[in-house]
Amino acid sequence: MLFSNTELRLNVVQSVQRAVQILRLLSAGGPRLGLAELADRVGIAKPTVHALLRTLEAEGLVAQDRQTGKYVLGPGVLTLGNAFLETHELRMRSLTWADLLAARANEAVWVAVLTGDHVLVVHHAFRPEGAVQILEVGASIPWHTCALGKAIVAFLPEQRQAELLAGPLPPLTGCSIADPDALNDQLEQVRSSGYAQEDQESTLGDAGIAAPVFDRSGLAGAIGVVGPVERLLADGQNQDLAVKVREVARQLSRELGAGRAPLARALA
Amino acid sequence: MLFSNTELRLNVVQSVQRAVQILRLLSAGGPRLGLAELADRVGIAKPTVHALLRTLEAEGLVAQDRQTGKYVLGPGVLTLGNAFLETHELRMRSLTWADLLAARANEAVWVAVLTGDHVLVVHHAFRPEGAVQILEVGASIPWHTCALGKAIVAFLPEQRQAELLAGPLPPLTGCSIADPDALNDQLEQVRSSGYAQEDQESTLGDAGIAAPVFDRSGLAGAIGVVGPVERLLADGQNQDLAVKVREVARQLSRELGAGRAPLARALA
DNA sequence: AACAGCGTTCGTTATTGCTGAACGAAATGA
DNA sequence: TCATTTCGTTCAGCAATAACGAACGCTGTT
Repeated sequence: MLFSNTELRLNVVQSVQRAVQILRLLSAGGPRLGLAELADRVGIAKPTVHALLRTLEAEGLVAQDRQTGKYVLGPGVLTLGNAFLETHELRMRSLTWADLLAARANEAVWVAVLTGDHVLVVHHAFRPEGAVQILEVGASIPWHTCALGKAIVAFLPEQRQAELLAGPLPPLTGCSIADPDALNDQLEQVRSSGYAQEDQESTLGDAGIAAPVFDRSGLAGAIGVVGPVERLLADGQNQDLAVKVREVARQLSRELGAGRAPLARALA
Repeated sequence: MLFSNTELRLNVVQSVQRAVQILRLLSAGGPRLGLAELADRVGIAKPTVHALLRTLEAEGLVAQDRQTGKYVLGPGVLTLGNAFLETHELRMRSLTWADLLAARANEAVWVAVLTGDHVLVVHHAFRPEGAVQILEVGASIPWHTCALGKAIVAFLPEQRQAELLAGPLPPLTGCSIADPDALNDQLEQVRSSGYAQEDQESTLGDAGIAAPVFDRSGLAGAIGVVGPVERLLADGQNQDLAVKVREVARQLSRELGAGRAPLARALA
């Protein structure tokens, strides 16, 4: 076969692309995947997949169950993920600010970046007087169902925004907003107020308030509080939290080397 | 050039191997790395590295600073790392047992697996009445400086043990044990007592007590408590904790499908 | 203003990775 | 119990693919 897919071909390395594709399939996981099923799903020959898996296994990114022969992600990917966190500038600089905000607001604080059409949580500061809380670092949430996502997308280039608004907007709860126009209105409001809000759009009972963070090259991510609706969106409390979030986001941005008034510049 | 390196060649995919090598370099991180330096360090031509980086970037595993052109790990690796945790059977099954042990012992609990000569923490249950604690999931510790590592290595095949004892044993603190013979004695003691102990060998002030965990195919990892020396290694408390740790490890092993007396079988 | 360093692009070469066919082992069905 | 299918794995040949040297435009420095 010459050109199975007629997309224009970028100068990328095919085998690496395929290797990553395999890692993605394994990360979807479900039940453990066998070689034959993997080969079938990626649509390439069995021996090819085998060679790729052997390579990934030798590097520790994939592990094989010696009993069943099935393949799973290996410990190496966790090491890489951790290294990502430790080299992530936004995350490292946000640590102290997140703690500060968590103390001031007495709520859990999340820091996130945009990857594709999802928001990735890169830091989670626990609520000071909270009970058992599970760590959400690494969690991935559709941008349109959380305050962090809206805070970021609102300051993206217009073209990017249009793409994201045109993309699929699957609802997660009954409160999720799936209408592009309604979302666009919210983004407009985020730009004028400087913060975004979420009301149980990703998890019933939980709300969020977030503001964008900038660095020297522009938009970097977002920071915000997450917690029960009753606490976050009560009248008065609402505005008070928004001010605190926006304030910390601005200071964090300055530490990251953002110019003055990056917010206005991003809109230019 | 024909054979730059005379090692025997396995049937692995070269470009994938190189791509992972690049990811590893980026994870070492330090200051952000440029293309030229990367090419120099891996010893391959600049355009080759460039193509690999472009591919990894398109997949989100690498990101490029648009200002400086330097390369960093991308968010994709965090997503993979998280997927690893969520598909890791030992981890998933250990969640409830770890909580139970944390409650019984009133100490933080770690679950770990062996990767190369390091121990990788795959789960961390906080100490119930603890104050601010940082999450150690993803942390990597030399096997010979922690109870978890000794608990695992003690039940490895003899050949593997010999290799690890022969390898470099860098001391992390003044209490670290760098002598192979002394370590071998400790391993022998672990095998007879069923648990391993650490006294400030990785961090001054911290101690650990751990026991091995088995699944249907043999050794799977280890579980144990970590905390201040004064609390863990006080006379009496010491023995009491060891019993609790061993007990939970045994029950977790059974849930993972280990046969009866896997401990004895591992020694056969 | 000249330089040195960077990240990037291009086109050629043969090295490298891909594939179909075949193998033994294990799981499945009769 | 044996026949049958399905699995993971190995092999060797072909050609597509990835690697490279040379050259480009750019930025920051000397």
